[in-house]
Amino acid sequence: MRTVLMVAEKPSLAQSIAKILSKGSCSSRKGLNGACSVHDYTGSFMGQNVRFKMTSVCGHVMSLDFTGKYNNWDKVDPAELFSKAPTEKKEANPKLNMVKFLQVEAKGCDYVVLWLDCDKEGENICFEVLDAIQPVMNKLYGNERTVYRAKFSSITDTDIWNAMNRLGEPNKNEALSVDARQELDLRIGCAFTRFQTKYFQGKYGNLDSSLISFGPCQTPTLGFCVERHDKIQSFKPETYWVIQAKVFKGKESPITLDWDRVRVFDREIGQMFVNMTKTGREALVESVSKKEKAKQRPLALNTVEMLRVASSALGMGPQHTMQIAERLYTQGYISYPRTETTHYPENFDLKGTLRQQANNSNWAETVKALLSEGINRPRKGADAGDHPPITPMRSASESELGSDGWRLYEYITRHFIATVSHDCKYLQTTITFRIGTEGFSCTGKALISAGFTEIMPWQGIPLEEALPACEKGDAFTVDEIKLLEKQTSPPDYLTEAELITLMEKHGIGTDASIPVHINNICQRNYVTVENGRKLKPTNLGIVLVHGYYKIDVELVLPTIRSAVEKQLNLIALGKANYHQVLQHTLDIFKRKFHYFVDSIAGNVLMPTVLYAKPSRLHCSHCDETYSLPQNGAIKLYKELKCPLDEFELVLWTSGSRGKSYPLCPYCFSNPPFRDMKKGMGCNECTHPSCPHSLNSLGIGQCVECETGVLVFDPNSGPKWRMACNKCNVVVHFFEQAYKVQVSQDSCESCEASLVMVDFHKARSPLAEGETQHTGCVFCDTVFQDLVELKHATMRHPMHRGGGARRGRGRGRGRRPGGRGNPKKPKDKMAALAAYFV
DNA sequence: GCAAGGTC
Repeated sequence: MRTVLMVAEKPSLAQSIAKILSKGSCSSRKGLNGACSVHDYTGSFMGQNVRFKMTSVCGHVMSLDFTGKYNNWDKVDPAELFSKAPTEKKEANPKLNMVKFLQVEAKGCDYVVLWLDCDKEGENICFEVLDAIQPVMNKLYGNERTVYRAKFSSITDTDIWNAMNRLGEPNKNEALSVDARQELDLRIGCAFTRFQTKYFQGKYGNLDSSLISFGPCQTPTLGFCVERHDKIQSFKPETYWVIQAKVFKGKESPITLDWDRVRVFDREIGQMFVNMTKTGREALVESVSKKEKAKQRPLALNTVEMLRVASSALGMGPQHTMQIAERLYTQGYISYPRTETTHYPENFDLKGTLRQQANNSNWAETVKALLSEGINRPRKGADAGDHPPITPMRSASESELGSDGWRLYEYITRHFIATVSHDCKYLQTTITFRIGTEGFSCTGKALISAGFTEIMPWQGIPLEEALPACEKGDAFTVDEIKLLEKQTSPPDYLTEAELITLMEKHGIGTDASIPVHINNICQRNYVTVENGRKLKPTNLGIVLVHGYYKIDVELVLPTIRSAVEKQLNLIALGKANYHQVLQHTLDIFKRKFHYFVDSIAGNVLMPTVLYAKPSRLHCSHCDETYSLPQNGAIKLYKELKCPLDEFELVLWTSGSRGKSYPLCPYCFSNPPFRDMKKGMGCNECTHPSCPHSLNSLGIGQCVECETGVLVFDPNSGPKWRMACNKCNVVVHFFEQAYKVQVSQDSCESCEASLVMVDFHKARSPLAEGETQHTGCVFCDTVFQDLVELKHATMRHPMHRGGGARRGRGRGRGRRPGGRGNPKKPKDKMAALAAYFV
């Protein structure tokens, strides 16, 4: 009797398929590696009676790596990894002894049927299996075919039998496209990773990570997190105005209406609409509409959706979730947890699965009601042809599963029950009003039937106060019309759930590898997981991505993967040659690599990597260390640069309410002008035109110390202040002002720079509704009450001796050149001369 | 020590 070897991708599938094909009559034994089983039975194959041996591998048999010496980081230039370095296939998991196991089982077999997953990876594993077993299989005489491929789209009796009756052959082109993907990922990933790691290690002592990895999936994953960080950093809040209208009828309590125009970005326009609204004495009901609406029951659960909910609702990370799911699966509580499918197979036993939960006290009532009243047909989802959706396989209790195990099981079960429940139905009532010339509306929702939200209460329609009964033409009393000032707010850091959605959308990773990539960027210290599982990039992560932005943005864009996959698909379809595509893509990345290497040395990204304490910077370009002011926080200053040396400015801050000033790390150690000393920031810099310099932001002599100048802090709003650049004096002024600027002009009395202030119209403390004023913070009577000079000892010439200001009207002014470091040098030519020294 | 993809 001839023997047919059959191989599936994983042990669980070998068992399911053997059970179907043997009609439950197979005998099973463990293989020599302990992980795989072999299921034996007899049956008919190509018209003959044969012995079947159904077994499996565990994913890929082989994995690609460089040959021996090319794994030595110290002896190989990473550039060689693009072409020169040879690769070889090694056993993916030596412990499993997969090749040996397959050969033992294949010895003496006449035919092989490949039951690997029906995707490109599965096609590739087909050839890995064939490479292992063909040398030991029986050789048949003549041209009889010995290799067959089963193509199935779900693990159901019909589908498996159909596949068995229509055997095809493995697709070499699809397998080759995976070979190409493996080689590209290996060569590109390792070359960049080795180069980056060695480069940073050589320049920095204590980086947060000893491995600075790069990969076509992990790097765009990090890119998403940094992109959001940049959006938050560059966000400028915008003020807008909305009309808040409250109306009531009879003795009922007032309801708040939504304005049809939603919001406007100009206060005057807003006020105009308020006035137009106020021309109406009453709110007239223009229409009342009632609509029955439904919130759809969920689709059957797949892996990515499970990971999203586990992260956002259960606070469990994807890696952890998959470990728990794996355990629940091997213990028989849930079905196979890695699937893209959201559609139940036609013969799926929905009722049987539901019945198992009928005595579970957590949801017994809902389940019993569904069983007696009849379940609802699940929504039509997508069948990816891999595994059925994730469902519970038997009832369980919290005590047997452990905390996280139970929480995940509970969610999976509730989700399953929800998919066979009815939609949630509610009545939506919308009333539209007209007050004066403006339109308003309000909407209320009333529950008709909870449907699936009974078992998923967190999805329920929020309870709202019922709207008053009314009809077209009714008049409501206007309780209040108000113009509210609001501000647009910045987005928050990316949540893990949002990141998963982005990765899925851009095809970064697969259901099985998404958790790995997210875990990678955490473990490499590129991001940290904050409260609410939000991903906040670290300084290292930000610097890396900004570096890619500056050198070659394609290295971090999500399109880097899809562009390559487009090429690979051509191989799979037989439209492009494997070697040509591989060579072409490697050439492109080799060029990118050399450009990256050439650019990185001169790139400003380097001096922004900070050492831990004591704070200092290290520049890789000139291999120099730069000191920084201590006892405060240092961060990048909006990526602004010093006009003298192109160094990126950093901002020193002493605390949340304290002093802050920008500084150039180079000038701090190498004073640019004769009248400057080491250790000075931009607030002491005499550059004639730089917008951050003492010249541009200095206002007047310090009110306490002899030599200091009060310098405006443009980052201090809305609690605006100026701080002395020598001593600790901080002067608060113009609180809540919208804009404060230092003018080019000086006070005629004291020579202090004039200050221009803009207030919001609603908040302006100026007389007669004025919103703008320019004047001297020391002498101007309009500003008198808006500047908190009172706590400081009055050393300013205008204040010395108390009555000076009121006594003489015009001050004595500053003694020319009298006090150490003068404020703004009057003679711009002198300043320019200093610039060129 | 490196990638991404399978799976245990």
